[in-house]
Amino acid sequence: MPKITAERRAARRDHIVAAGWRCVAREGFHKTTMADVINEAGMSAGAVYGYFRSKNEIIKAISGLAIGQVADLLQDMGSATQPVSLADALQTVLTHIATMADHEDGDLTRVGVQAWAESLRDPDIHAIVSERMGQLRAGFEVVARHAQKDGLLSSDADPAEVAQVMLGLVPGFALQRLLLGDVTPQSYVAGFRALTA
Amino acid sequence: MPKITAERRAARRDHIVAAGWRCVAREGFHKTTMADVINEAGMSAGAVYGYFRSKNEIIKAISGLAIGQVADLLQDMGSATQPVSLADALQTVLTHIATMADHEDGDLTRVGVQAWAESLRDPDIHAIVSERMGQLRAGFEVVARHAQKDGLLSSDADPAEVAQVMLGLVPGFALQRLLLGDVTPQSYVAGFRALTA
Amino acid sequence: MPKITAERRAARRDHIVAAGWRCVAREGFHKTTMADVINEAGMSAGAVYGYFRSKNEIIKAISGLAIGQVADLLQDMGSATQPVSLADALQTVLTHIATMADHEDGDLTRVGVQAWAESLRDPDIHAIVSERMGQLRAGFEVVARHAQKDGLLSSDADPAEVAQVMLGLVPGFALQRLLLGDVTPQSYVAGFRALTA
Amino acid sequence: MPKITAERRAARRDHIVAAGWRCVAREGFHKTTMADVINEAGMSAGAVYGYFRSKNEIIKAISGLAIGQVADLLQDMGSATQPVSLADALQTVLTHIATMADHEDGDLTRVGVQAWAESLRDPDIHAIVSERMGQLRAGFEVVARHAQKDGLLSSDADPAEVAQVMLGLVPGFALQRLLLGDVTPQSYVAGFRALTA
DNA sequence: AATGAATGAGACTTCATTCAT
DNA sequence: TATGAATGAAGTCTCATTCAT
Repeated sequence: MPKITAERRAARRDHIVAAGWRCVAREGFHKTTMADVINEAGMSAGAVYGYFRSKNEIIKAISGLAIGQVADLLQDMGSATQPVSLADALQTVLTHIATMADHEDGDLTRVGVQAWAESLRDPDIHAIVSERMGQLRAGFEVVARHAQKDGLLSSDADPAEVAQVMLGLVPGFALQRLLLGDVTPQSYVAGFRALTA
Repeated sequence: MPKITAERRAARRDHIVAAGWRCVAREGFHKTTMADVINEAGMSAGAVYGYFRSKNEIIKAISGLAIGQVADLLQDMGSATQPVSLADALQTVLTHIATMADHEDGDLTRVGVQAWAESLRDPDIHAIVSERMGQLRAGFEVVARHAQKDGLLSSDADPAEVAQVMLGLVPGFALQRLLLGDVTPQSYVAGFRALTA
Repeated sequence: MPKITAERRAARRDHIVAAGWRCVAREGFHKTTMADVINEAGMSAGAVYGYFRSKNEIIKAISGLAIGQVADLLQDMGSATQPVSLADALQTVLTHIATMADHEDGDLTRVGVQAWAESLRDPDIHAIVSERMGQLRAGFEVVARHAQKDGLLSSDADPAEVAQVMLGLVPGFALQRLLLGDVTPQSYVAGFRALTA
Repeated sequence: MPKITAERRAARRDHIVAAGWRCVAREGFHKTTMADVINEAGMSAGAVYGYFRSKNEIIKAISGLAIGQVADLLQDMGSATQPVSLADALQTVLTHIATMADHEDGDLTRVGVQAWAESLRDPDIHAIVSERMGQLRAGFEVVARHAQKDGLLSSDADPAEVAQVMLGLVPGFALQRLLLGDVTPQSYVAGFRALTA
């Protein structure tokens, strides 16, 4: 039998991950059974296991997807020609999170919370999640440095520490949105601007 | 054995919850089996089930404990006679979290993350967690109002929005501490002060 | 501590049996737990176990009670001075069964059915139930003999075989009452008279 | 393994039911464990649960089988061209019961008694058992009507009441056979004929 | 490659019985 | 004798994974 093309294989994997993520958004990693994923993907057990060695592999793929979405947002924000304030960067990130939350296949931020929890148990997921978080924080640090250069941030500030706080604002936004339900990018950024005015 | 006193009964429940929480800090809610908890508590299965109707009841108790610790920290901060800055309030909360993390029975913040994840699935835990988060946010709002009165915060600021941001900083601190490991109350508060200077 | 009097002991046992039988009428032998019985009796576990060595002992006592009620009904019917027809004997038995069914502590006929089922498993209960059934059948046989003497039954009839049939009518009455609900002593005896007319 | 055919699936279910019924004939519904059934069926736990959702589903299937055997016996007896007496109908039923009792896989009448007991607790089983009993009684009623037409039964008789009695004879036969052991279709029908002579 | 029935370890929970007080 | 908390074996059911077809 002819080997499947690499693209087709990748597409199949994505299909499975998407199915899994819909399940996880609903039920969490642990209440989601392989049968659920298999069902949601419309495939057979054997087929799914042809693309992923185990449930944990799927969890890892889903986790990477959920956390990775935000990571490269600020990648090239540092190289912008015009000044970018930290508030603007925050707004960009929160808006993107709001988009993820409204995804037609289910709220990706719910999956993100699952990934946090799972990362405390599974070293592989820990590696994925912490790498992504590190990337995002690095992005904020670059923005902070530029802002400092542009006079938008005190020259005394340690950009690394500022980046900790900026990154720190993100999970709190996602959580409040999910659990309290009354937070929007607008209200949150407004609060931030008021604080940093 | 005649009837057990209410205190003894409560102590026994606490004992079980503590045992469970040690397990959960290590393995998460779902990888923790009742056998683990029973073992850790040094009791028999039947005995444990005499105090909790199900594993889920224990999970709920653990969740309440983990999240509840921080909730009433800011309760009476509003009634302080001398001005309290938002940075001070934040420092108080973060310091407390650092204490929770160093608990001899295991890092309670790890359990908190589990509770977030679980609250997305279980309405009871959702109720517990969101109530506690709401309390903490209310505390920040009171502090913000006072700070505004004391001239420490712009009079244009909406205290509710500011409280969203203040509360929002907390999960991000706990997560970075757990996943990246390089964040301390000092560095975080320094970053916050630099931003709001 | 002074030993309890034999009467008091018997009364306590009866109390427990009555409690158990209420449970069994509701839930059957196996879904009835010792906790149920203990609760219903308003006693402590230890106390109940002071009167019965095991759950099975209680089941046996309840079974004997349920089946025994009917057994001695026909005892002295044979020695009656005036002729007794088989239909009359049947009516007597069925009426008594209807009384048992209306017992304020629960339908004893339900317990009887449980006892039949249990007697197929437990030799002790088998002994109790079959002895009682034998007694009742013996009663019918005596009545049959007398009826034969009185010309109410063909002289060709074998009283033992007739007694089999007469006894055979009884469980069918109880079952139809319980499961179909539309049988009364009156309708049943009417059918019997119509058949034997 | 590709998809199993519907027949094969049904055969597998029957296999499990037969295994279960052998266990139940020995031990009753409640002392029969799933492990017993699984063992007796020579399958794995998961396999059995692929065919039945729960132990109770198996109990229901077994109950239906045990009671159903007799139900349709009298179905077409009414449409017979030559007169059928009630005694003949009874004999047919009892003979069939004797056959069930001698089944190589265990005495089905024992299972029937279990089903009676269980029907008092479980509405589903109640529905199954009462429906089957109703069918059998309806069969007797048809026979009674024909017998009346043929002059074999008094024209005053109410066929419905007569059917109650005829059906009522059946459980009593099965029980006496099981518990006293000295009843045969011959002796029982002889007694019946003597009574109705 | 795909199928999906089968596997079986292991999870949660119950409950008859005991025994220290 | 009475109490009732504790015991722990045993029961039901799930589910990640495999493998014959």
